Amino acid sequence: MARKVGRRGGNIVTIHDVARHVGVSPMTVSRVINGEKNVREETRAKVLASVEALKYSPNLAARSLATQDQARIGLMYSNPSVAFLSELLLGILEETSQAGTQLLIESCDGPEGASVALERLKHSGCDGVILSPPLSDSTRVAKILKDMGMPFVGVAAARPATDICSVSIDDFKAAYAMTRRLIELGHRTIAFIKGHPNQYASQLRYEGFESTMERAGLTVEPQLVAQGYFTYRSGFDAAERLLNQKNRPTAIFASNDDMAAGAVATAHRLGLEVPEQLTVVGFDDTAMASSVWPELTTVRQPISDMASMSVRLLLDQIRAHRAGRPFEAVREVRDFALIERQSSDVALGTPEAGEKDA
Amino acid sequence: MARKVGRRGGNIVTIHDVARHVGVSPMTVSRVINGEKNVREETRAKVLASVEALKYSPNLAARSLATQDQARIGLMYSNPSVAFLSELLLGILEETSQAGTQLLIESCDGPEGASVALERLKHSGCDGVILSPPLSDSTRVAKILKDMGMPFVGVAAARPATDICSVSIDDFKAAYAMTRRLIELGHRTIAFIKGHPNQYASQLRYEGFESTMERAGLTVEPQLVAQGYFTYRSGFDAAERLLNQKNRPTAIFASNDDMAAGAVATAHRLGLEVPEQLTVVGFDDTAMASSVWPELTTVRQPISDMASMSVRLLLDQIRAHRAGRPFEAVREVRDFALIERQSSDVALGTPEAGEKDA
DNA sequence: GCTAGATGTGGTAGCGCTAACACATAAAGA
DNA sequence: TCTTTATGTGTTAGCGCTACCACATCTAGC
Repeated sequence: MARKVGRRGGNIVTIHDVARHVGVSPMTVSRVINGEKNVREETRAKVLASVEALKYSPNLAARSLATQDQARIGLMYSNPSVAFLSELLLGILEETSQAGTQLLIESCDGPEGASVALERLKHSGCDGVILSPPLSDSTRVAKILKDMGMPFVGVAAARPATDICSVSIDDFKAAYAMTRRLIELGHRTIAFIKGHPNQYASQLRYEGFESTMERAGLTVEPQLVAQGYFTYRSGFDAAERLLNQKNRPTAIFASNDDMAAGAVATAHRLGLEVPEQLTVVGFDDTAMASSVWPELTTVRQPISDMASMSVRLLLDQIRAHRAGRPFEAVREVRDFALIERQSSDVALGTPEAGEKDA
Repeated sequence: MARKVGRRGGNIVTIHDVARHVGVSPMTVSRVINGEKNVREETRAKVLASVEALKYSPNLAARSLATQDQARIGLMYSNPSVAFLSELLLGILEETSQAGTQLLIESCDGPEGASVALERLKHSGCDGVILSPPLSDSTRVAKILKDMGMPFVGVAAARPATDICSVSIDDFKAAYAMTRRLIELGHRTIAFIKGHPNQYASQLRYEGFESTMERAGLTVEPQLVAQGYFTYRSGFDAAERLLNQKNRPTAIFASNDDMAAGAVATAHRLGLEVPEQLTVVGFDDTAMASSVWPELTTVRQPISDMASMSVRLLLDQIRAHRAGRPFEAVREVRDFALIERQSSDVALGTPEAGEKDA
């Protein structure tokens, strides 16, 4: 009774305080806060005004307890691309902190680590899982989760199965757009560094590149396509092969930023200026892209946006799951963006190429 | 009543279930779970066994509600070093998810952005703040927080004020250790790239370097010390200056990994092999260190460890603050580690240097 | 007029947990 | 012996919120 004072920094305004202030019942305040209809417009306005005046902010713990829809969601990641993970986390947190959802993190490194991690998550009372790439493309992991009856959403999956929830960008279209931009800049001899062959994204990005080239009437010479593994080192090595041949490309399109950065390093080593003598572009827009010099032109995935979206999707799914309602898989596709920085320029010998994009 | 079934995926084991199963009161179970003493060892064991058997896991919302010590803590970051932020987040989350604490994130970019961000945090009912660098070294921000009466902890502050809570490593000692290692490897002409002059860490790292050199009887030539700004580009440029002079160094110690990576790039451009012809080492052990090639030898800060520690410290402080108890500032200093990767080697012309460290 | 519904509002109970007390029993001190 | 103190356990109440039902009103429709 007397201990009501001094909690939350003296900020212990409850729904009852608001109710008393307005002269309605707590229940009505609750309704307004939760945006239910069946409240007179006039009452709603008064309550809202009071909420503002008293700086009331709902107690999430109490709400979770009462609604019983508290959820714990797990994030499973395996590829420790820190930059990606970081942005993912930011997006997830933004959403979970609003929803009062608890977040559990599990990394699973080994090939069979997924089932262990999943077991651990389940044991911690986890209600749903977010899969970051490349897990989001794993049919094996998807199957385990399904068998467990655990709701899940895949983020940034390259080729999400139709029957699972996912949020992603269109890798094909993105590669298409980037390639087209390179052609616009006057490049004709464009080399490509593929990503890790185990990941669908690699394939899609390559297909996007190939298809654009063909559509533009340009041939994709086999010796201008190198296999990479998404690592800096592999980009470094691939670029060496690409640049040490007779018909040297004027541009290199790497399937991710790390490889692009590696390619830039190789170019410098060989005495080529970027972008003056060679254009190098990447994919993902991770921290790497803007920390090296010259900063990389790349394709930006709206990672944090995708992350919040996937949390929302997952929570919906969990609610449906609890209520015994069926939930139809949603495949959200977000927009990517071309980010032009300093590593790209018009092709050598092109007097004046269009600077505007279409 | 009937709706007790089917929640939390059928996993709605409460403290009462455990109590019934053991044959004690719920209160006793609660005591065991919270590790209170005054429980007979025998009872404790039985309860623990039941918890395990029933796979009970406490409902955090209920606990927060009952204890009234639910807390919202804010993380303020300004320098968007994504890799650092990411690891920080991981550490913070590990702790907050266990404590049922809610996390709010605020970035403050502008110079005066801090007060705006703080205002926003306060308005969201935030009970305490974690300051990541360089905010953790800002006396201005510290003052605002103090005036607000808001508990806070600084992470990775280089020179934490004695009257504020902080968790950090000893930048001086770390730079000392790294320099000593370079000397052990036979290097005598060692160049240093300083960090941003606005940050205390820069100064301490330099002092650590300088003092070790002097103690080893080596002189620190002014032309072998270059000013950097913690960016890749600044490391790139600084290295160019350092390497293009008569007494070329055999090793470069950069104050962070980004600058070290920039220095490696410059070396390659000048046709120098790393580490064969030049040793380059960094500081921080961010993702950059292990993604470039060769991978960087660097000093590792246990960021995620520091982060969890700071959350614990902050929560203690918040509790004290609420209870009206005074709280004496704690300055935690964690251990760093020297990580030797491929970018460092024995100095040129050193036939065989000791491989063991002391 | 009088039953059906809408529509707005209040009362009650309880989500799962733990302070705070009460009350045993055991050990230590006078 | 009778306190005093420690130790182990149970009882009660309530954290802040919302589900659920009850009860008013107010419309329609016959």
